[in-house]
Amino acid sequence: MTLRLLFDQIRLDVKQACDTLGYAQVDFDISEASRQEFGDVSCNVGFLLAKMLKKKPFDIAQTLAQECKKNLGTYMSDVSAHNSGYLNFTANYKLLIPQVIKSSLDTNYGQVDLGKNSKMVIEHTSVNPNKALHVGHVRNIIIGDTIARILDKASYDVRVLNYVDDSGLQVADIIVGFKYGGYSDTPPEGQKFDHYCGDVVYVKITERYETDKHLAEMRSHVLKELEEGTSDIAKFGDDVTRRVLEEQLKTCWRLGVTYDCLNFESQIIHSQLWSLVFEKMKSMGITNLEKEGKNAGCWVIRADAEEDKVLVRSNGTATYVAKDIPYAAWKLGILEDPFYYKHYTIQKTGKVLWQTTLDSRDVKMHFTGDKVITVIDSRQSRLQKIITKIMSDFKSKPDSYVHLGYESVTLSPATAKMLDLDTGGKSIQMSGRKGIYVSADYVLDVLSSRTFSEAKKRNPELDEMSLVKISEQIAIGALRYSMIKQDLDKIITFDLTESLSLEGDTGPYVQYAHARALRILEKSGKTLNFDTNLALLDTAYEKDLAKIIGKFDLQVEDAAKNLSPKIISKYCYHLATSFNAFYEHVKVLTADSEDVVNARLCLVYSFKATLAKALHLLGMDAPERM
RNA sequence: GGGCCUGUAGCUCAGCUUGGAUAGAGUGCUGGACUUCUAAUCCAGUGGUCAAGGGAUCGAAGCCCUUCGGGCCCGCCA
Repeated sequence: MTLRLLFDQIRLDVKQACDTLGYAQVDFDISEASRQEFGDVSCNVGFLLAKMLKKKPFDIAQTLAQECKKNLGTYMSDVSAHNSGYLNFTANYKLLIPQVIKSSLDTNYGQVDLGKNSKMVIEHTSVNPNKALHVGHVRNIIIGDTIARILDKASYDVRVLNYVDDSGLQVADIIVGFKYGGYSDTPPEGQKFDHYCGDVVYVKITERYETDKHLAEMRSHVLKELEEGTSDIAKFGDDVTRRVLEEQLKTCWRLGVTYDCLNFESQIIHSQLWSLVFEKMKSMGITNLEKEGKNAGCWVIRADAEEDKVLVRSNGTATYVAKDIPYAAWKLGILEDPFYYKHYTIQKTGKVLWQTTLDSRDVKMHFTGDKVITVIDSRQSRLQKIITKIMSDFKSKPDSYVHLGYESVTLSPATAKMLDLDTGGKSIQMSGRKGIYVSADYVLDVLSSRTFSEAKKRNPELDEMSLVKISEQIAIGALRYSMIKQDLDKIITFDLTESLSLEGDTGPYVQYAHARALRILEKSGKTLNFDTNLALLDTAYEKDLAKIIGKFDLQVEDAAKNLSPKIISKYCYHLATSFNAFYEHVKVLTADSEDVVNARLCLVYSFKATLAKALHLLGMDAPERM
């Protein structure tokens, strides 16, 4: 029994009352009451019928209240009409709380059957393998990973992909640096290879193009070699790419993020997928050869209110959008899969990470989906819109390809200043090419050392290893939470100093509530008895906490339907807030009787278990101590 | 010029999809609570012309229109 069932019961009761009274069927809403004095659940049916019946909402609500009262469902104790016109229900907590607590003991608590085990592909991360991840990339990674976790909980069969653009211009840049720019391909002692490539080689070589024509020429030469994929340069490029990728993945794994398969662009190029897709598009009339005008000789795609987009240049080569189309089609399983697969590695969680190959000695696998979500920031919206349109033409189902966009992460003026940039009081877009960014590893390290000293202060008896573990859990929780709590279409202005504040609506606040709950359970040293006396939980704090615990599955469903990870972070925060209020006002271990102690311990356990599950959806650990 | 996003408390943001009760958090500031299950906490106070104007509605922060401010995108680059 969760609140969902309470809502369903009320919905049914109201409908029956309407039928009995001969009212028209209206699509009324059952929602949680906006404040405590209104009871627990509110219904707006009175407003909706008011016009039809030419009566005041209050009068209708009152008639309905009387009718509902005759046969009130088990989990309700009262129903009444409010002056405003709402029909308000009060829950029967003596029955509701024990049911909620028992439901929450289920290992799968919160699971909803939205996906019905259908295949869902999520692509995220997809950072060019020529640099280290920065906080902007982290937003992408955390959104993608959290969505994957939520959809898994909503009973989708989820596969996560990371696209590796190993033959693009950005990789060419660092190869030029190593081969013709005089940079060693071994980083200085103590520096990660991805940081070295991004901080030094990429930025410096970009600067040098301006004055060194020769280097600029070598760039297009290298790019061509990479695309052809047979020369020594291509081989060297492949080595470098994979070394950077490995370092990037270490950062992702540190964040608790795992993948199912790595897709290499070079292999998509060599797989002939493009020509198959191109033929299909021609035959379906999706693309046309332009005879005249500025795009003469190009294959273009027409967009509704926007300018035509060139897919294939007059020299026969494909543009950037065009390169994404075969991959999108592959993800949806529209074309026959040309790839073979082999192990890349086994990740910390035990999950195998696969990679595509073109070697027929490797195995066949399936990483395609009935539905595909691509996480890319909204600067790519225009291009993603084109791809979405083409995929819906291919699939003849409008929603099979979804671009999940989000606004970018910018740097605050103060943080920009730490990079020696004076932005005149404005925040600034990050840029790998210009060296304007704060790396993910750096943020995690700074956070970790900050949380380490804090944890040490609070737990002086703990050994170094435990403290390191705790501080890492909190650092990651803080970063992940900060990336998810805000709506996707709002810009995050990253400020390093602010990111170190761990109070209020933050990851550590939520994690702290878990640690507190666990300590109560530990200290009690008791075996919990869930079969008796749970109705003794009758303070407002206990009711509120139980009610929120009972909402978990509703929140999961909401988050999954709307692809909105923020809903789960809000839920965690509410759980934690309610628990902290309970913690401050209701004593557990020193309660009046053994029975009350037991009942409260059961509630604490229920809270702890539910919060841990919710935190897991956010990829956050639930620390035992803080 | 066109397209997408955005504007709510000093600051950072919920609420807008699906209109309804006194618009909520955090942070800041002021004050209070640790010999007590860990104060990364709690409690109280402070703080709002929901950008502006208009429209439809019994009723608008929310829906429609207009205007203004901010961001991003509009290459035969990737």
